[in-house]
Amino acid sequence: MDANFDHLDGEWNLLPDQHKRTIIHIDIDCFYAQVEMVRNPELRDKPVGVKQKDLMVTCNYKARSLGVKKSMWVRDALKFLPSLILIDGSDLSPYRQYSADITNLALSFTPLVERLGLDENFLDITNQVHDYSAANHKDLVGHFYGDRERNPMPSFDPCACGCFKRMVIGSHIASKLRKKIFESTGITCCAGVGHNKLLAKLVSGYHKPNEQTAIFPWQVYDLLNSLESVRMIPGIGSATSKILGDLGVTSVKDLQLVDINMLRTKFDEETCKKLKDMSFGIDEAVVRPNSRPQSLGVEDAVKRISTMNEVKVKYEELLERLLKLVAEDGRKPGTLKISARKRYGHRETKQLPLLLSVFSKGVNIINDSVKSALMDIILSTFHKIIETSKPFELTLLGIAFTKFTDYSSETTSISRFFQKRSRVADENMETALDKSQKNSSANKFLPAVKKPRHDLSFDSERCLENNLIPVESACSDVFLETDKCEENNFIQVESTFNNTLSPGASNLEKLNSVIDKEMTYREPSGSASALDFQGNGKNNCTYSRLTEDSEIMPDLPNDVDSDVFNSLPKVIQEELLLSFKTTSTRTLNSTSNRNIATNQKTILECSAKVRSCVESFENQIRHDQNVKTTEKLPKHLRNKSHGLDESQPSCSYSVDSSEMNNITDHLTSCSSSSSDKHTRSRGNIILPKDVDADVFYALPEELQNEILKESKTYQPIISPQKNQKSCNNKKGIQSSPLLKYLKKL
DNA sequence: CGGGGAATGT
DNA sequence: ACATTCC
Ligand SMILES: Nc1ccn([C@H]2C[C@H](O)[C@@H](COP(=O)(O)OP(=O)(O)OP(=O)(O)O)O2)c(=O)n1
Ligand SMILES: [Mn+2]
Repeated sequence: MDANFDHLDGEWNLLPDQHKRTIIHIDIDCFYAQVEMVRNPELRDKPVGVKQKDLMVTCNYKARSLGVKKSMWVRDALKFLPSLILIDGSDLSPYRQYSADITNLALSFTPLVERLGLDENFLDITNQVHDYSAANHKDLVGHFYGDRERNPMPSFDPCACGCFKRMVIGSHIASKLRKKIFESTGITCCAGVGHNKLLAKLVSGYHKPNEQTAIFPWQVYDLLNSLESVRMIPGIGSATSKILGDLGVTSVKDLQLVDINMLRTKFDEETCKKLKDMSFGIDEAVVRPNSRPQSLGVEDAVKRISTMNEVKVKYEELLERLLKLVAEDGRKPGTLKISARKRYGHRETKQLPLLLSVFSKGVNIINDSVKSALMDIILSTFHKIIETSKPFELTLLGIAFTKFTDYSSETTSISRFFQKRSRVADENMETALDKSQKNSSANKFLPAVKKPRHDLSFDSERCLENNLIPVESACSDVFLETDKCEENNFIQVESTFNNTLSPGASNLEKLNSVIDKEMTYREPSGSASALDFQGNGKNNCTYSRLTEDSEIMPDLPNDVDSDVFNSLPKVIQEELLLSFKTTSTRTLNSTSNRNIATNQKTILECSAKVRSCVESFENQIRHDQNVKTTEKLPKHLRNKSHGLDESQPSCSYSVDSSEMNNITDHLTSCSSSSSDKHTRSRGNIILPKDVDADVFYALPEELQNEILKESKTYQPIISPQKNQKSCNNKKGIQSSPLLKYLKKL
């Protein structure tokens, strides 16, 4: 293995990540402003800005064409353009809705979707492109980096590893995605296609708005060299760029050339490596599918609040908004965090555990007593962070729910406590409601502290994630039209997914289990019953009651004593049932056609662009060698050397010359767009947007509650980031948060 | 006249 | 609980 590695070492340095992946980055055009235009078409041809308090956070392209800039003060913007129409965007709810819709559309292409803020998504479509291994290179859709300078499209693949065609296919998929987003939501966006996240993101804004750009690997050197500030590299923020500036590093070129030992005086080893890599366009960070939000919060900056009555009114308003958000989300929050900012001071927060019984009826049925209980908690907590006996002056109030019950977690805290029932409630079980209402008898099972999950090695976990994703839900409307699906293999994969929108999810099984007990559920045809059920509201499923209403006796895990279980209050039983993990076996539908019919094609010509690529690689070699002198063995090299054992050589100087399949346009009229939300609230039940209201209200109440518990704003994929770090902070050197964005695994 | 919000690391 | 970073 070592010998094998040594043999490939040079080649590896030449092609650090082989540009084997295909990544799409999408970025919505002037997001908030465009949402407002979609909601009110009268604004379409007028200059529109969206403000939050006195700041205009963004404006549409009409306004920009007239000279208005993002992030202007409202006063300045209006002075500059009196006809500017300003809309208040302080409540992000509509933007969250469109954001979730768009992420869900991306998820219909691949489960590997990573959100960044509300208006950006990364998609790793490597698998999809791979299953589509033929392309006609003349068919690139949209722009490619360099076409501004009228660089010609190459007449053949200068790299010959196949990346050329992957980018072309990626441009088709990006186009398909953008079209789907537009037809479904009316929203336009830009897209970038590259072989890593950095490049995809860098080029996505190259042609704006409503355009897309791909970058070929041999243009990377030009692209990075064209960046005049290191701040243009995502992940290098103001703090990092200030430090770099002190070292005399301003441009990306500076960063390429700076002695890495200079960087080492300011950054830890990992960060140095990543910085250097980024400067050459190397970025091995994987697309991390998002879990559902780990926190939901609302806040409001105010001119001045100085009386308790004002505080109460403001928190009530915030709570009202937050409860709607949580209702749409469907999960029960485990903690409440309240925050306040004193004038001339910084933000202070206090976080406290929340008794689940606050939401005993679920998060979708909120009555006044629930609200007042929460208000009591909020205000009593507020008193602890603000000296209310003295005069006070506040400029911001906020509340947030966090630590949602995570049904997909291997063992939730409450279930763990139940299993170790020798070790029941103790002093740290005191909860918010206990303190607030002096009602300590009710619930002793709610954990005050949630222990971290067991340590999977991060590598293997990452590996697991990527094994879970193949094809399946991916690109259905793009690729299922091809005849590829007839040659699919079927692979059994043990899945820990717990995702209602994902076929085979255990929550779905649980739901189906309930249905099986009480209802007859008949799926009309085909496979994706989960998707149909809550997806488009177009399912023809039929439901019919059974004649008897026999009680449901759920299957309990083996380590749970059923007598003890039955002795528990019903509320607790329900909590426990939700917490028991069910592992399902999924059938993944994978086209494993990895045989690339290749015609050998030697590269004889070498354009100027290719030469610049070589120059770039030479610099990379230098910097890699520098790094290696003081490093044992970089993690990514170890991983790659392992990967090499079972995959093709990194660069095989061969090209697939078969013709590209046609990608036809069959856009199934798409799921509920964001427009029909206001019709889905009856009484005090707020229906999640992905649940068909008519079907929902035809169901028995218990089943309704099940659905409410399971529904989601957008599909959850993977558990949140874990703490895999680290004890080797030798010196007093910065381990910048940059690492979060540069992290490979 | 410095929004509103989420993730991550210490 | 706070500090940074991103949008
Ligand atoms: N500091 C920031 C940056 C952005 N946003 C919000 C407003 C934007 O509408 C949205 C997306 O940010 P972008 O940077 O992508 O800006 P736009 O989408 O508005 O414009 P563009 O067309 O340039 O992408 O996020 C924000 O609230 N605060
Ligand atoms: Mn945008």
